Amino acid sequence: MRRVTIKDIARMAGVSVTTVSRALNDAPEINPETRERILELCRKEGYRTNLLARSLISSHTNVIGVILSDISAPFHAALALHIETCAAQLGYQVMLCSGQPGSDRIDQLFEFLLSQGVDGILLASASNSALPLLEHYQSAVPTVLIGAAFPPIASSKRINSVCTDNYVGGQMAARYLHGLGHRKVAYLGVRQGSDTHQLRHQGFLDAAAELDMTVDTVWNPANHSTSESGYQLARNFFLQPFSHTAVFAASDLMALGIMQAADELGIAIPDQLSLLGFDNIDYAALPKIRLTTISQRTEALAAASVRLLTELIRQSDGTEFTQFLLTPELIQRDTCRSICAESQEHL
Amino acid sequence: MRRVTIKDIARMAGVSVTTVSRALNDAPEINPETRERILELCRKEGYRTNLLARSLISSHTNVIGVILSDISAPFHAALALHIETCAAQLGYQVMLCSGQPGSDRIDQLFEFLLSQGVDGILLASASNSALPLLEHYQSAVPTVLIGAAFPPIASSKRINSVCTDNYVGGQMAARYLHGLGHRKVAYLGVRQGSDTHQLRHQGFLDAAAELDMTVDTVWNPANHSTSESGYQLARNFFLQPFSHTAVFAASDLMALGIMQAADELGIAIPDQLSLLGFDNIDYAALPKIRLTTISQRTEALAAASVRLLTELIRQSDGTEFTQFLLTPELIQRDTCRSICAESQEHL
DNA sequence: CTGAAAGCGCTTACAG
DNA sequence: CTGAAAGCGCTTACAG
Repeated sequence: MRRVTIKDIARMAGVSVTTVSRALNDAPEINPETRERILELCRKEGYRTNLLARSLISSHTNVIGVILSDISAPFHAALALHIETCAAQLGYQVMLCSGQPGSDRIDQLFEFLLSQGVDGILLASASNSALPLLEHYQSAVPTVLIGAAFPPIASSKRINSVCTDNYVGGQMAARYLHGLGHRKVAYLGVRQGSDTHQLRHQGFLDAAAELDMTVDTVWNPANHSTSESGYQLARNFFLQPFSHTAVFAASDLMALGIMQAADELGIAIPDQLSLLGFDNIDYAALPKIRLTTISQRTEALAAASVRLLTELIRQSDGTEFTQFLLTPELIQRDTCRSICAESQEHL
Repeated sequence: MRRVTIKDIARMAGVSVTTVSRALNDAPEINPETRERILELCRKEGYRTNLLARSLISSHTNVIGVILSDISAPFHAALALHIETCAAQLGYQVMLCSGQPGSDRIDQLFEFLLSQGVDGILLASASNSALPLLEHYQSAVPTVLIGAAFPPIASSKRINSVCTDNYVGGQMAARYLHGLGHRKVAYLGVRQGSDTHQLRHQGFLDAAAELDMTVDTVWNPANHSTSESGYQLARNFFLQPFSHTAVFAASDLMALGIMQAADELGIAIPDQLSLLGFDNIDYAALPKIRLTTISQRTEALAAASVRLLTELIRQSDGTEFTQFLLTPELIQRDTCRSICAESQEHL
């Protein structure tokens, strides 16, 4: 059960390990016949290169580490999936690590991945606590943040990132609801600890202010956005009298919880209340759910981040930083409706 | 940007690399003071063990490879998630690889993982083409199949596996529908190429025969089960006149497609037609979907497979094989209804 | 308690 | 075209 090594092959073939190595890496300086003979032998003996040994010398592994602050979030899961696919196409393998929802052992994951010798790291986290970590580790290994959350323009942070333009996303949401005739809306589930949420919120508020649309914000005290927390928040909200005609959810997952609460309390969506989400997770497209939402374009996000990371790996001078902003996209489905005749024309 | 090595630390501390190594691995034979001094130095210099080098010697990596035949299937994604969590708890890191839906390069993934020196491999695949691969590779590395599909009793295969008892699951489905008063049901989406499906189907048929329930099977000619294929199959089925009172879907994903087709054609579920799924993917629990289904108990599956694999890694004599069968569980939600008064009492 | 040496499986100048 | 040797960063007998 011991693995056959280059040394074994060399002995069997009656050549040096150097020669075997050359055959395996099809180096030019080798007799084609001996190469064939060796290769044949390797096949026959089931030889398999020990990538650990090779990496020890070449000091690259062709694996990229992916850290997800919480893989149980569907948005993250989808991201992971697409990252895997993109990376594979570029010849990289993915080593996936996930934190526990809400926990903060991300630095440990960095340490592990670094010890493992990964060529680069992709970090997906909506938490603003990720930033200092990133600044710390990017001197040790090429790193890119996905879904970066800090205000890109105001920021002096020197970080590579790929993210949805959350501010613009917030604006789109406000304008869309306003276009449908809504003048008083509630914004459910914004989290203090999330830069992503802050930006989205600010964009929404700014656009709403311009349009004279009233918005009431209900904050989410929890430190992550689940459908459960959306459900709780919505229940409390719906149980008080309210005159809002639309709800903007901080995320699709929360929107799902909001739908459930509405269902239970007999509030018809969209007839009595319009609901707009953010993310466009897979769930949102399901029959019967059909959530209107702002899409994060997960696939594009994944592709861009993998591409950026591999570029950094190839020629990281560690001096240039690129921040890639992806404009989100409105996906119209069945949970928002127009509440005035004139606004119909806006569509 | 060069990493600091054990050699650097040794030089700085004025000791040998042996001593540094001992400090790092807190070996007993070392002066506590020098150990502290060295450890402090390591911290200060940002030393990080090169796990590749260590693995080269110890010949284990503490990483387990996970091969998913198709990570875009929600059941697989959920599995991956739980595997990650369980593995982390047992001190293992996960290296995730996914095939492209329908493609067959699983052997390449095995080769890669083996080259990478993983300590063990978890393979999740419903395809019966996985079996020969498994038999081939398990001599090289501990391997366990998740969701094994072959008839466990009839099988002479010597393979480690953890899977849902699909035959029993099929029986449960038939009995449940019969208990609700259904006497003529359709079974939509069974795939020829999937042992899993075959077993489920057989269990369903056997139990139905015992109960004098008629079942018509509609095969799925595609080689994977998506909601899209469920949709197509269902449309064709619904467009012909039919007198069945219930549909059993080969999987939840297909059930989703069936729901959509029913929706479009104005067939009310469960009022006109009951629908039962299999898997209990996350989607199934969503408000408005609320699919009644047979649960695969993903978490238990993941936990059992990781536990089995780590045991094999620890003491693999390669002579014992364990097949772990998990009984599925009926999850009653809103898509099945009783169609006779007396059957109500059965619930 | 400490260190010199060999070695894990490979690659890569260097010399022939 | 081929091989001996050094070395990647670590660990582990073995000798002191």
